[in-house]
Amino acid sequence: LESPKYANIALNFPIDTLFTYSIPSHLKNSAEPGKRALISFGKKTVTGVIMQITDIAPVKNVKSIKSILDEERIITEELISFCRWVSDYYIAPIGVVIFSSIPRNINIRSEVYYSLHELYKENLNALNEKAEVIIDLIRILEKKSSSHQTKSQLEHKLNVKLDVLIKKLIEKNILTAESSYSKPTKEKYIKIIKRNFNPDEIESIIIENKIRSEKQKKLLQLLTIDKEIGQSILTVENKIPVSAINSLFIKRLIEINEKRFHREIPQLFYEDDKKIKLNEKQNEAITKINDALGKDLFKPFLLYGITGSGKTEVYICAIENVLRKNKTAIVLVPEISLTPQLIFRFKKRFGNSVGVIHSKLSDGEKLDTYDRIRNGTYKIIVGARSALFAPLKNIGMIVVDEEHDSSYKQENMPRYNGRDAAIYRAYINNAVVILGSATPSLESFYNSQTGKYEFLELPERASNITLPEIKIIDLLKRDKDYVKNLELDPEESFKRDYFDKIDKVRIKFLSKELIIAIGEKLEKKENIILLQNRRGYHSYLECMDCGNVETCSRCSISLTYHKAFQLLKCHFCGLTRKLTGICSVCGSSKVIPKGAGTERVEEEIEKIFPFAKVKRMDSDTMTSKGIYQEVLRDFYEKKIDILVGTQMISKGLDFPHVTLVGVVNADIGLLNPDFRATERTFQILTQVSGRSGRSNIKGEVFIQTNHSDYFVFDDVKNHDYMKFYNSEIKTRKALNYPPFSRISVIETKSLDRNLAESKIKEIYNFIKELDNENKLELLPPGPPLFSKIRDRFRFHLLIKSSRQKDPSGKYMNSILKDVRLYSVNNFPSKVQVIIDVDAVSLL
DNA sequence: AGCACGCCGACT
DNA sequence: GTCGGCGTGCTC
Repeated sequence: LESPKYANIALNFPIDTLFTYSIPSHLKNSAEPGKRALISFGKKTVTGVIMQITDIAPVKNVKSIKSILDEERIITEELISFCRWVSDYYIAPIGVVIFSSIPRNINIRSEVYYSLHELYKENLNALNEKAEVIIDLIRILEKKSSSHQTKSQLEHKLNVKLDVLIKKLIEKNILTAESSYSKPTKEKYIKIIKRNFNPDEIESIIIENKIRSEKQKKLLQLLTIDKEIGQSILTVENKIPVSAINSLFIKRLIEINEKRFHREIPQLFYEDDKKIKLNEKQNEAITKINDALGKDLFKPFLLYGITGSGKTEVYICAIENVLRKNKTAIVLVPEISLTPQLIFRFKKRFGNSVGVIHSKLSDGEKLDTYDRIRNGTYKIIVGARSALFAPLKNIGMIVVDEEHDSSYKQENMPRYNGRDAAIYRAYINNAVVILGSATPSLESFYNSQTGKYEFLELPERASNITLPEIKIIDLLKRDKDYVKNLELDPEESFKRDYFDKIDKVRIKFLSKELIIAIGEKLEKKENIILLQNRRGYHSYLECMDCGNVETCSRCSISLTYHKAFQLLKCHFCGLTRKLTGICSVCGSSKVIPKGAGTERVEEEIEKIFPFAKVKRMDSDTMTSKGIYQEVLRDFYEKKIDILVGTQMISKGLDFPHVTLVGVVNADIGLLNPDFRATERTFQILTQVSGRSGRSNIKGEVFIQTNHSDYFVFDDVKNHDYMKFYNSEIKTRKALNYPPFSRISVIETKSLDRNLAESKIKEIYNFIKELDNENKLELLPPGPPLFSKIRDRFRFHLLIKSSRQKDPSGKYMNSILKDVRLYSVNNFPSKVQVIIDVDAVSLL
């Protein structure tokens, strides 16, 4: 007699436990770990993922699985163990990790849909205002789409809770409720119309079958040319109705076949053919990587290659070898929509075996991409952070490009770091990892010095292009000294012209040196990138009478003025306010806008150089999938002269015609209370400088700052990573910061300020007591820089665990788990506790 | 995360 | 006396 089998199932809720369901006998053979199961959970029906099959049930009343949703395992054994590690290390519920690894909308869940009752008009008497608002909304929505609405859709639109009200309206026969399943994204099939007659005999066929319809004749005609045509091409492009197709099908003159259609985003960006010849250092790096690949053992590399040194070529050559060994590869990039050039080069080299994953894919595109990974079509996946969970089999290599980039850290649950987790996934696959960067993180560079990673270096730019010349401009000094001493060549009349304009607009944030340099490059028809790492027009509004800076009512940051919308906008919560010009505290009208954002820089540049084509690139203008690639292509083709943007223009772009990069304000972020502030400044300045001078014309860079005495500017100017590293690593060591320790942050968050504060103190004391060996270093809890976001008050606590006392980090991990358990069991739900392991953002 | 249950104040 | 607020606890 066989004992009944049970399945432990992970659900997409922030709960640590798995739930056990019995496996009905007809599903015995199909229920396996890694497959999705449809189950009823509480009142709802939801999709879960089977984690393991067991013989024992932990509770008496066990429900049974309704159905198994996958024929093949959707999550491999290897991915399950990877998810387990992520869940364990980053202290995130396993279900959340598992579900973040599969496309969201392929899952089924039951939903209640509401619609107006047939006789609702008769029951409308004596309604309160709130009810009328809902009924109006539903009426409008039903007219528009005729689809039924879920409660959460309605609540979202009206921004109120509706539980009770909806119940009442149902009792009164005004609304009807209907329960059904959400419809998951499905595979897409297209109909292929295939010729089923001899094309040479078309004339006689038309007569024999008595075909008089012009549309049918046209269709037959088209099929004499092509044997097969997609139905949508016929109906849309050739205006042949489906009825005509059906009539010919009945007459057996055509066949209709269904074919799986894979949705894919089109590649807009393209570039000229480059003759690529590897230099000696590149070959050396590739040889070392190939040696490691040959051993089929886990091996991490740090590829330190200056900007323009040809890191991508090294990745490509290494991956060619991976494919030769019949293995697969993942290539992580910081933000995928920002690297069309890298994708282009991979697609050109590897064709259809390259798949792309990122958050902006539609549900359909995502589903099709995952299917093609599972069926082995895609052997290389290029993508942002989440691509690390791609269900590739037999992974031979993981590349983390621009490994220093902070966007590898996910800032919501599960708060994993893609770069670090990549190391682990490679480890369990006996694969090679390449961390590549021109400005490696202190952590990674340190690891390459201690031998934890093998160090590879590309010290020169490909094809002997020299690094740009970098000038640091101190804005505080500039006005006084510069103009007086400048001698003007009467023939360089354009300079005079600019001076006039400069004096007229009295721009405070653009130095004359930079403006002149821009003018010179424009004359030569060369391209310019201007970095201003702040959106909007003015950064803040300050009252000259009382000193008040207009801030968001829900967050503790200043509001940014956006001229295009004529609004003050909060960059945290998106709240907007109309610009009144009157101080909200004292009523004074002496409100002075200060600080320039990208919008302002763009406008001033257009004023000074009205003939130049200027484009702004920031999250305000880059709203759609295609527009980013479009702008980059236009810039590449020199249809744009000057590109003004936030740090999204500093990453991985390769434009041969850019010979000038200007950093409008290098101090943004430099003074943040974060031990990585200097490191980030060095990285962003070096990265953006690297966009200049990528062809045989030498590039120039102007960096404007008010703090030219900071050592980081010297190191940027001299392209001296090593000097920067050596001075920064000393500070880290002295203060016991990473890489000498791990840092985790615990944050409490609540509408109730006192509650958040008292709970962070409680956690502090709780840890103090647990850590009786005094292995951890706790910084006193307090409010972070952004002490309020969306009306929620925040408090945080930094925990340092030194590598000496706790080499594996297990000690801190276990204490953090205790904190989580303690807070889940003892804290009211009004206060949220966030545990951020290896925190990147300390603000 | 939802959802139900249950305990308190403000209304007929 | 009830209606409706949200705080707490459970879901295999």
